[in-house]
Amino acid sequence: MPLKESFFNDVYEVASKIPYGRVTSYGAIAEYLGLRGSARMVGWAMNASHTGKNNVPAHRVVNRNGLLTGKHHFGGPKVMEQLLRSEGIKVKDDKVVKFEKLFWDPRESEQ
DNA sequence: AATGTGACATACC
DNA sequence: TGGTATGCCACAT
Repeated sequence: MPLKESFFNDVYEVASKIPYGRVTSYGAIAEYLGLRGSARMVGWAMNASHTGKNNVPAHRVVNRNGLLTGKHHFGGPKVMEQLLRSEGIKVKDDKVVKFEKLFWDPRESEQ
């Protein structure tokens, strides 16, 4: 049996399951992974996602307010918003429009 | 082993 | 309304 993968891997896996045109929050992923209050780990994992191989749509992950807090980490403050817009997600004032409606809970993938 | 760090969340002032 | 403080926990050094 394989060694326990870093929790980053779990984050990547969950993030990569985010459906097209949907978004989720760091806290939701953290809670899903059992980290609950420690959404920081998720954001940190995203930070590490730019290194190494991965296909993590980190732009679909925003904070609890639907705010694009990590947009600066995409190589540019406009990249994240543009990526979201290209998926049909409207972004205004650095926030995801209708965030509550577009919100995707990782648990949905298990249903 | 200990310390520092982090793209959050919540509470308080 | 926004800054400060604390909690939270895995990873890097």
